Amino acid sequence: MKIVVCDDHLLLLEALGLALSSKGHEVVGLASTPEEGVAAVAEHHPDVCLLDVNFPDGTSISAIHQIREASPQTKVVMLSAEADHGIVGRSIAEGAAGYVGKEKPIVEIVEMLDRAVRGQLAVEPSLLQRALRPQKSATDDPLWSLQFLTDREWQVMRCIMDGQTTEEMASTLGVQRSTARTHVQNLLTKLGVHSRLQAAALISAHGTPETWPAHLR
Amino acid sequence: MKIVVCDDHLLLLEALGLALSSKGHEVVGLASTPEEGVAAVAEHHPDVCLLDVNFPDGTSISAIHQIREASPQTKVVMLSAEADHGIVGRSIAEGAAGYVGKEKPIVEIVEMLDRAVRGQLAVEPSLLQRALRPQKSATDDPLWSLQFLTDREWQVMRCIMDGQTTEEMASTLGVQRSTARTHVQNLLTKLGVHSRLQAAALISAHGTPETWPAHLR
DNA sequence: AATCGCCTAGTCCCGATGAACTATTGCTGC
DNA sequence: GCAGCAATAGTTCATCGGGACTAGGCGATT
Repeated sequence: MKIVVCDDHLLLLEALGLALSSKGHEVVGLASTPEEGVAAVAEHHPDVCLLDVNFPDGTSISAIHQIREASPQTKVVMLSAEADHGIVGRSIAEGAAGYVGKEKPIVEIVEMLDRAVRGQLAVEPSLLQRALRPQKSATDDPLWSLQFLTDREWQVMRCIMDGQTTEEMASTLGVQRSTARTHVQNLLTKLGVHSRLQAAALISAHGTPETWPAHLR
Repeated sequence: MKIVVCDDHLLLLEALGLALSSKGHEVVGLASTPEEGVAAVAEHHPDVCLLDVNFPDGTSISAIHQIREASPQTKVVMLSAEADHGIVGRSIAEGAAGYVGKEKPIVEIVEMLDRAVRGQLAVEPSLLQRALRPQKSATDDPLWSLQFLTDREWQVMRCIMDGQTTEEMASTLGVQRSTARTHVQNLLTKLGVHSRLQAAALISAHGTPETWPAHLR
């Protein structure tokens, strides 16, 4: 697995490089700025890029886009300190394939990278659960989920998990096919999956009763 | 909902007719033999036909085929006494859309008929669970499930519930796409559903840990 | 030995689905 | 009023998925 790591903490950067190498992976680039990171990805086209979310002024987010443009097959996995976990939802929405905390052991990080390259959403269940749960209370950090799924999208999710087709869904929701299609599309994008089935699998694997908005349960 | 009922117990037949009528459904035919039942279906093209499984010499099974041929949109729901529950799997495999026991209250039977016309598999969870569980022990009645799903099909089911596409499935199973397609096809037919998603919904709704063959859990 | 069931593999057809867009409406908060 | 967002609706295109088939090889049961 070819990997580029991009983080401004040089100590962590080098340590991660060594650790990943020792696990049998090929670390083809170590970058300390988003620019270097994007350049390294463009040059080496790695399988996955570990990218710090902590770069200032949203440069991490724009780096996601640049990386995906420069090397579409490269999966971007966000790397974050605990204090920054708030943007897990945002990261995925912007095109990241995964999100891991710096406090996690190397083995778990490698596992998440594996998931990412297999095309699966690579988010620790604990974070995913929280990200999936809509934040209704004003005291909750809205960045946590950005209302990860809207009410309508949760309803669409229900239809999907009932095995309904687009048409059935449209009639149960009382909208046009095209609208139902759009909702499904947005849903898939937000969950970072590529089929309704994967979306259903994701929710049934990580979902708890509390995952669902109370008024839709 | 237009209904034809076919059962050789005249008392039950008429009682069912009255009961269904009182529930607001249109009973367009009451038949006491498979022949009459098929004829009634051919004439009225009902939404659903309640058919006794207890007719001799497999005439119930052949009646399923005749009904589906004469009126493809008509759903066949098998009606059985407790002693005959053994062929629930067979019934579905032969094209029935559902299976209800005569001991059930009218409301449940109506609910199952509703499920059937909505295109869902109409089998009581308790029976379904037993039908889904492969019978490994020789003391179990083999007719119960007819090895409802084969080992390979359970593996395919796993892949489906993991959200894999046909191609991914083929590679994890080490076979050609076409083979994986065939397994999926057989699986859908056996479960009486029309999409992978519905199959996944079915198993996750009715499946228990014991539903899965021990060596594949 | 013959049959049956399972696994394997393939074909054709068509509708459903997912990707990638644009665009309008209406609500909400600034 | 204006910006942002959700919901609505639409288009085009390529691919996937499901239905309906056929068929060979292989092991087990009869």
